[in-house]
Amino acid sequence: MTTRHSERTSTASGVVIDLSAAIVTVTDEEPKILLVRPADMAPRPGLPFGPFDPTGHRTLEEGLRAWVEEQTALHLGYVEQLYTFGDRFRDPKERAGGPRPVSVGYLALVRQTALKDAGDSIWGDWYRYFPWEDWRSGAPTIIDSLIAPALTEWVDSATSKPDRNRRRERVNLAFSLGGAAWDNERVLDRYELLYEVGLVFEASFDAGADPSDKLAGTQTHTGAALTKDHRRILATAMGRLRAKIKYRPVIFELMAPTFTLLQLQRAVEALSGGRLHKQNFRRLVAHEGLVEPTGHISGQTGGRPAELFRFRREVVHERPAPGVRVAVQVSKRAG
Amino acid sequence: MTTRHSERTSTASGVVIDLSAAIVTVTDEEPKILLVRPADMAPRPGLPFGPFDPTGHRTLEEGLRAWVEEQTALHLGYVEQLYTFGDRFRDPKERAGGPRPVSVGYLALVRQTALKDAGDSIWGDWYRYFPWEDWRSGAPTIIDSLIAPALTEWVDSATSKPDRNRRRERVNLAFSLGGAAWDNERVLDRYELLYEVGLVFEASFDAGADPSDKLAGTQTHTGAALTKDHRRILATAMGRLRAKIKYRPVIFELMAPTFTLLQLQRAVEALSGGRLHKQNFRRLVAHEGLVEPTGHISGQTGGRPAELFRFRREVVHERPAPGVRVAVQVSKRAG
DNA sequence: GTAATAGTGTCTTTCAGACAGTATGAC
DNA sequence: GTCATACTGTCTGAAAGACACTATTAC
Repeated sequence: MTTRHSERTSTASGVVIDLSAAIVTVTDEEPKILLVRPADMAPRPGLPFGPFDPTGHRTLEEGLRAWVEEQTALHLGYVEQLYTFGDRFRDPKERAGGPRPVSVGYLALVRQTALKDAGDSIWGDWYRYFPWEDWRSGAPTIIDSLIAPALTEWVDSATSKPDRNRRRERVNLAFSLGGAAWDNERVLDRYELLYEVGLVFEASFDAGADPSDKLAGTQTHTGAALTKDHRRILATAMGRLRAKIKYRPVIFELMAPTFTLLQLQRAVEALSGGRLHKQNFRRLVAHEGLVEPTGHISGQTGGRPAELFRFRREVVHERPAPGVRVAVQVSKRAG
Repeated sequence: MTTRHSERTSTASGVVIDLSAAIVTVTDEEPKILLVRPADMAPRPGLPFGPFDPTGHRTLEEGLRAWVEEQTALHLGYVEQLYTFGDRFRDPKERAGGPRPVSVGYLALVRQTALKDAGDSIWGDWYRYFPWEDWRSGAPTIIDSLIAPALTEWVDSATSKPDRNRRRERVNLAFSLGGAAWDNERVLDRYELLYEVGLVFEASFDAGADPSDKLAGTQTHTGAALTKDHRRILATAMGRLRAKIKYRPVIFELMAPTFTLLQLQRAVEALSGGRLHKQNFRRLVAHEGLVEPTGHISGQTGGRPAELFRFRREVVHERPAPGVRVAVQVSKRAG
């Protein structure tokens, strides 16, 4: 290895950059992710992505906004760069001699919108792809029935004792099987663990085991698969978003201009994957100054009408890290 | 604009990817950043960076580790991807017809090490490049003497009232001039604001005003400049690291295997840019279970000998977000 | 002794978590 | 009336911030 700076133009020849977007919204108390059926008729849907055009795009983010708005007629509000994915063979086409595909992943938030049906875009429920992440109705059954036994077996099947300990530590950290509290931000850790253990479809597909897609959805796999490494990108987005709502008021990017406190709580719960304590939630958003009353009353709620609130923009000047810092309950149901 | 997925190989032709590293250590209570003098004899130092080799490197991070270890003989412990930088003209060579340079930036932490002198690498004090970020001895004088007046003038010079309000809001958020508390994580916000206002050398250089570098270090510019956009990458690294030490035990990546509590405190202070309350710091690291006593006593301390501690690895299983969550004092000196 | 750092104890305030109870609508 | 949701008040314990004090070294 004698590579030096001066040689880099030659080594970079087989690389292409694209920009992929995890576009998230919340409708009817469910978090949704925008998915497209790729042009080449791949069997599984994927995140929208497009080329980075170095001549037309002044910045990476500008490039992302441009082709997303063009393809989906969606105007992106909040956009944040997530991570750059460049693992070998992240796109199976690379095996057939294609260039190394590097993708800069973005997280974007949009308000509930009627999606133009022109393209092949659909809003997918993100827990369809991560059923083990939704604890709103208690512990997901798939963990007890499928994931935990498989992980235990994986730990026990390690050949050496230090190896077994490392595996156990990883399992305990990711899935809290050792009695620790569930950490709703470790979405990527959990996905990567399931990938390594072979519990997600993409793992066997990437290994070349079953290119005909037959195994997708069988009981040996958990959650629905996306094309290429897009489920990994989505996992990154989920983890980042779950972390971010705790210290930045990004949740309001997903809300209508006015909303009831319960609507706000349900949106946070949908993203966080757990229940919040209602009274404390109300106190928190009021006390932190995140919202202010509009004086208007909501329509039908199923009970007593609720007051409508709006986001208080001034909060970003008053508090160093304004967000919804309420503890997420993942074991029992809360009112 | 009719770009579609299928055309991306053609649009990506003029792009090269490199990997840049903000390699941080703390020695003698000062945070340091590894800098190299580029091979093409550019007048300003920069972060080490190297090409991404799509044929040789299985992952981006593996590529980074490989050439860093090769070039600097440093073994990187903690490595974290930061951000991908792709703004047009981020490398001035692009103006002369060069390809669009996209750089994936990494943050790496290494223990205090005797750096092999083989290359042209040096450890630079990172506050030399960000003098307004060091509040350990009280408010930096450069803010009162230079930055605050210039920012005020910039706010007042806006042509429309809404524009003036937007500028004031940005200044208040970044530099807390409106009475808010200083947020030590907003390193990038502050650098980008200074860049836009023209208070850092790179701004005038990038605009083509003074390619002969003569203005570097004059009183109209704040802090020392780095080559290309490397100061922006460093700002991203500083902000991320300051945030991270609060909820992950990354500080121990920079410490010797055993250390006194004051050494640990000084390291945190060096990175955070402020003072910590000594007694509370001790209580925190003990109470959170971050450290455990070794039973051994340190040597020369200048006073009573101190007990040596070590990092308690088990803490990552016990607490959801173990880190040094002590409030950083930026106004007055603390014991 | 002084100077400097190490380490303990405790008071106060803030705030998160939990629970009890009242208010107002639909039916 | 019941049921469902909206909203208020209060208790408790954890933890952060601040302060006072003692301990052990070098000089």
